[in-house]
Amino acid sequence: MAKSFHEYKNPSLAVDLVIFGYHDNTLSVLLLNRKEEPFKDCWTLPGGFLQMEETFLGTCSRILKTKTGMDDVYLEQLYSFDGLGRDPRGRVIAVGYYALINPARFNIIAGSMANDVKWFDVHKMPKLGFDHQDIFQLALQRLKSKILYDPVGFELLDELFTITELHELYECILETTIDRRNFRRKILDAEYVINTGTKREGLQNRHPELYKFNKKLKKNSFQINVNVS
Amino acid sequence: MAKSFHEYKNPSLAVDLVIFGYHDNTLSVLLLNRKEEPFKDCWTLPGGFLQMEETFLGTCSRILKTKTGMDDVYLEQLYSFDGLGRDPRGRVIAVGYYALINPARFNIIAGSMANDVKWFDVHKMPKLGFDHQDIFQLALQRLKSKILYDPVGFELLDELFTITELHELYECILETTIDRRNFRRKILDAEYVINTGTKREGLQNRHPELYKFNKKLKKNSFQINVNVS
DNA sequence: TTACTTCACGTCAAAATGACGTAAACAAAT
DNA sequence: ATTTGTTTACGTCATTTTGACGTGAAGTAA
Repeated sequence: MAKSFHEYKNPSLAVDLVIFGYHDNTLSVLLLNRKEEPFKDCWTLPGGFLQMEETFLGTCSRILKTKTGMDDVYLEQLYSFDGLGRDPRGRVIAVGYYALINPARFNIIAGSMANDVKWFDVHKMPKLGFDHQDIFQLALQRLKSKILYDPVGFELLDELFTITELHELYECILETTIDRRNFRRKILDAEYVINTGTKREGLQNRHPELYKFNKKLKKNSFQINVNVS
Repeated sequence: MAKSFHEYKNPSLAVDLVIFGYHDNTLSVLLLNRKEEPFKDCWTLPGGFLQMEETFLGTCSRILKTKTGMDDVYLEQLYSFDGLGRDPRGRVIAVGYYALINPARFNIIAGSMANDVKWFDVHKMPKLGFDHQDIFQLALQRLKSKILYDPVGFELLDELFTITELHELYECILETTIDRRNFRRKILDAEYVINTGTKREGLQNRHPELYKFNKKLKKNSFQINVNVS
């Protein structure tokens, strides 16, 4: 190993997670109430320091498992944050990741950390510690642009879903109205989804057909348009 | 400061640059021939370690200035690389940035590092040290998708340029043919460029009009379409 | 003048989009 | 059994955008 290579002082390296969940027509983010300084009793994004022999995704999994009890979720690197004053303890670089999960798959509230971990509507966020407000904002913006051309929305829904449910998800995330009939046409023409032949039973009105995500979909084969007027 | 916060061993943090330049209808990347181990005599992306009080962009500027003599260039964060074996000296995280420059603004070749620094056609790249092949590939892919909806192409051209020059740039980067008349229509309809009223003189044939980038352009107001058949 | 090339602007059929209409399917109330 | 109210599924159609080309004007060199 080269001389004095590791004798330089290095910044610490943290991974911070923006965990999105969708439920009841609401897009939420999972926050953690810190028990230690700095930002004791403040809400923050779940995060942790990178271990020497760990990949980013390894750190993500460890954080998800230990702090929220979740595993096997969609993860994507967001951005790396280098603000000099972002952590009062010293120089800490944060690599931001965002996760998309279906809250129905997990049972966050019932854990031992009942009061420490909580879902927050993205429109009703508390003040966040560190620079986590910036990280959250960027993640939300990324999600909004991403669902327009990439089928990440499915990560937030059940495996089987109706077109209406998918439509509501898009309207919720994009915070706009999208014509229901044109949306259906786009989704179906692009072969974005596959009709399973089954229907969702037990609803008030006409039983809608259940679809699943078309995993053989070729990349960049579709584009949702939104009036940004 | 909290107890033992900086006593953990931290990975080193490097910044690696993919510097794109466009000249003579060729997209090139600036590479550095390493003088030290590891990867001595190998071509690599210019890079350097993040100093404790430095931002990523600060490191980028320092690398650009000391290793290539350039300053004031377009820079954008690409991705962070965490491969466990990416540096034989130990654990090094790399934050990748890419730069878009107009080589005409600088004089790389004539520096003291004449043999150390060289432009390579993106199609004629040598074998690269570290995981720099991956970083380069991702940067190229990012550039290709970015110019379709964001006017970054202008960073590679002179301040004044003709529609034909812009058209050739797009064809070069996207490695495809784009109908010249439809391209012109798209660019003009989107008010992507402003006609300066002047013409480029001294050419063989009809003197084309010179345009400049419309800096008041609203984001996401245009989309170049390419046949990916 | 002629020849040749590039530039600037048009044309037009086909495809995509945006804005709606409406009948069928279902549960609950009458 | 019929009606009512709602959601789902599938259309229609005018307008806009796209893709594929045509062509005259501007310029240089022969």
